[in-house]
Amino acid sequence: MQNILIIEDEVDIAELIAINLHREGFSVETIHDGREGLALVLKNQPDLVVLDLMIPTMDGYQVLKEMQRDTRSHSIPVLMLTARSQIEDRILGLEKGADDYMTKPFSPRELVLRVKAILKRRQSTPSTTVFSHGPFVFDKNNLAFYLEEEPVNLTATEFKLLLYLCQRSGQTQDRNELLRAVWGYSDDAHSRTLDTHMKRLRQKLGESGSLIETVRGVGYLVPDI
Amino acid sequence: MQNILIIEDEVDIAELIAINLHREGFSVETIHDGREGLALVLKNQPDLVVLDLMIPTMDGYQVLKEMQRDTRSHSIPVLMLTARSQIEDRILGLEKGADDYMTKPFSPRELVLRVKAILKRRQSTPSTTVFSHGPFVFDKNNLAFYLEEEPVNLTATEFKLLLYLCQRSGQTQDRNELLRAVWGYSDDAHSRTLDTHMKRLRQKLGESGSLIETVRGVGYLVPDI
DNA sequence: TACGATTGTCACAAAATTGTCACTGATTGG
DNA sequence: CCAATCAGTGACAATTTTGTGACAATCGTA
Repeated sequence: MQNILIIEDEVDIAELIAINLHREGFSVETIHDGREGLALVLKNQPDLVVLDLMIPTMDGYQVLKEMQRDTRSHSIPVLMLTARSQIEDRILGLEKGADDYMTKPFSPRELVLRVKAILKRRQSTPSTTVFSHGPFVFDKNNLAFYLEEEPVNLTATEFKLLLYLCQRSGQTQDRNELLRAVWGYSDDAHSRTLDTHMKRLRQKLGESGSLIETVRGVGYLVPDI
Repeated sequence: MQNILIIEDEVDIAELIAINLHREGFSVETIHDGREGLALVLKNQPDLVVLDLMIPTMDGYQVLKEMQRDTRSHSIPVLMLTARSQIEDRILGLEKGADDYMTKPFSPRELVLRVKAILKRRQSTPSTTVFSHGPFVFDKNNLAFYLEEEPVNLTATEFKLLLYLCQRSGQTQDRNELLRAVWGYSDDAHSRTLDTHMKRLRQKLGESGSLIETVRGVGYLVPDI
């Protein structure tokens, strides 16, 4: 089921939209404040955001800009709501990120149609570069890594190594395989390089470090889920 | 059971792949001709296609393109095989549809691993991790970067910076924007940090360095295509 | 043209990353 | 239980990456 977040302070309107979207099978959440809205976007990463321009704390324009900026949200489509009077001066900004906009008052039915259109459009061009596995989240675009929501600094080598293991979770990767994949060469024989990197990784991962299992005589393994 | 179609004219190689995949429990079919291969893809709709670039009748690139076009096949993952010499001039096309690629000669074992990885990936998040722009190719999974055929060593920062610019090609990114996006902070005022990194990037990119345009008073820009 | 503002270049030092080694600890098979 | 094999650890040095500031070059404009 697809999740939609509505950021709109006028409770009646928010409610109206929510009901209509819900009727169409979407999972809907509403929030009435810009700053909180932004936080929620980053946290929940909904499939689409319906965003009003005039909202408290942080206006819609700002929210949009922040969403663009943050890689966790920059690919989430946004449907803007604007009061008729503010149309023109704001539309410039919309070009930069909003996928569509509607002016109030609008028909709920039309809104539903537009939401569907945007989501359909998105589906055909998937550009997700966020890969997650258990408590790990890899943001390949930004070379950023998160452990249980919290950012953790991994070096490029560590990032590659862990990503490689997670993308092949459930399958033991042997030492030479790893050496080849991450370093580009294939003779571990004497050196402790791989072990050392594993040690560092486990250390940075804290408790979750135990998700990297040693398979004696073969290599390493990150289990499924 | 998952079905895999191998389109490869070198019989020995096709056979080698087939045996290895079969041993892993896949149902495998091989065909030695591009046009016929495409027809078979549409007819059987396999779960994955292993596709050589150099094949008779219709080259792999064409096949891939046609597969993209037809809704019966556009979501079928493709693992590309390329001879080492043709690697990069074709990778441009890969971005449009191939899920992974391998250069000959390759280890059958690795191929099996990649096939499994692709299929697993499909189940969760369908996405290509190769992004290309003009002469640049970013392999986000391997944190590898290619410039016109040749791999070029970029540091993590350089990789992020160039990727950011290319993903927003045609739009000037202002200095603070870049600082925030790549470094996480937002005050350039005095330091030459950004400039220095740009210089290093341009240097590594050689002639293509000129694709990074300076927009005086604002920031930097990588033009479309 | 001359000026001020902006960007490019360079050398250098600080910081981060990386690989290696000697050693310790753990596991396995006999 | 012992010996052999394999993995983990910590310290260290080499290397790479990064940021900075002085200065040069360039651009736009008055």
